[in-house]
Amino acid sequence: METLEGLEGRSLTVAELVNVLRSAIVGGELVPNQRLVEADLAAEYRASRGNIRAALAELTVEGLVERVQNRGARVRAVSVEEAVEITEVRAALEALCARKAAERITDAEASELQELAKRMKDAVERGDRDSYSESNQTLHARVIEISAQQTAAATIHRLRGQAVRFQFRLARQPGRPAVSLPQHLAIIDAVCAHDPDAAAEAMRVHLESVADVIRSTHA
Amino acid sequence: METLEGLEGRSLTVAELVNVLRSAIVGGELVPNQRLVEADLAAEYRASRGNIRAALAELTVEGLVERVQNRGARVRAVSVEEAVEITEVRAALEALCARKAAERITDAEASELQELAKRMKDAVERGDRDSYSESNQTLHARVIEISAQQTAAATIHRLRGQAVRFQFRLARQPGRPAVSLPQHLAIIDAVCAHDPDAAAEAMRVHLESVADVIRSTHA
DNA sequence: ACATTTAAGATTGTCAACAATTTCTTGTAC
DNA sequence: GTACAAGAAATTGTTGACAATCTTAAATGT
Repeated sequence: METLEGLEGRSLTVAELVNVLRSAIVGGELVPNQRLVEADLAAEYRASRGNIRAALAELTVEGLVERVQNRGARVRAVSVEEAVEITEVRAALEALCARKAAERITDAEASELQELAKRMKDAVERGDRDSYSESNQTLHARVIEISAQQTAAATIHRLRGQAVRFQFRLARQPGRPAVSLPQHLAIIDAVCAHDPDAAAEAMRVHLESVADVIRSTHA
Repeated sequence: METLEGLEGRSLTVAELVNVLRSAIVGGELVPNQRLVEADLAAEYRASRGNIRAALAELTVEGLVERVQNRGARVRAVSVEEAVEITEVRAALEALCARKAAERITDAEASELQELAKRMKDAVERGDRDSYSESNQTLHARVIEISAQQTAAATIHRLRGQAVRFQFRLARQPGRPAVSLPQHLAIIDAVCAHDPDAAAEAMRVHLESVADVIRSTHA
């Protein structure tokens, strides 16, 4: 993720602007529905309006920005229904990744996941939310890496950016670890046991339960 | 899909250019790896270079065009491995759609699908490739529509554009209908029977078999 | 003949000005 | 006081010009 520091003098390129603006939106500095006036952004980020415009166009295709003809751009506000849909798509895609990971995981990678399982159990026992949340993210990321599915990985990543706001509140839900820990352990077991069907189903069930939580907390 | 006719005089807007260029790429008028020189395209399509440039940027995010810094754009050549990955992602996503469709299908929609099943059987019996191929596309499209999953639908549509070249050759494969017809019928049966798990699995198996064909024909 | 350098041409990257559209403000009639 | 209309301000859409970069080809030296 790029920042603004250390770029004195010269103005930002389009690619840089895309990264800066994406970080600002995903990071919450630019809030949903906030208007994105090209001239203002150009002044704020020391860029020409043309480049700001090009960056906004790219972020529109990525789904982070919404544009209306002759009315400009806003940070796209993702509705609860959309967040649920996005999570369900993630469920399907990460299930695919879990399946592939179970097929091609090496012994070294397996013991790495076992180690992660231990860390997660420990964290929940100690009530260490931050450590558990971090291991959680690591698990999902590692399964995707092990699966070696470029297309699925790219799609998951893009969608995650859109729904990150909902994900965030979720982790702080009381009693959530008690539900998700066994699901995470089931995923690790199935992947390490080279059982593609079980791995896919465990991942799908896990993320469908996340979708259920989003549904119910915002009903 | 937009064309060039009936737009005399005025030059094309960015949104129009995106559609025109997308059609040209997906339709095969612009072949993989073909260089896309901004000035040339501007002359060809009666647009300013700036607009061509913006359109190419959007198509790059969509995955249809590839750009290298200071070296311009080309039509992205999708490798066999990528086509397989794309089909597997489609398998996961259309399986999700089949699952949702099975949950929410109405009686009217069910009899529509039954009708389609009959047409497919007839077409295969008569050896009518074109009719079968058309019904095939209709089936996939209708299942997605019935599922009412916007996010999944948009993702599937984008990916299909990238791999359309491989899909095309596939339909002409001899003996293919004999394999795919029972798969299609199984999908229709499960969706109409309101059996989400069976519908998802039937769709997944069907598209995984498509992925296998792509793998083997290009090995 | 081969490798290196240098210049020319082609192409992309950036910018600032202009045109078109929308939104806001003010004035007027009822 | 409200509704409507006209003008001003703000904002986006488009274009052409200029700068930066890469590619090609000729020129030079060994």
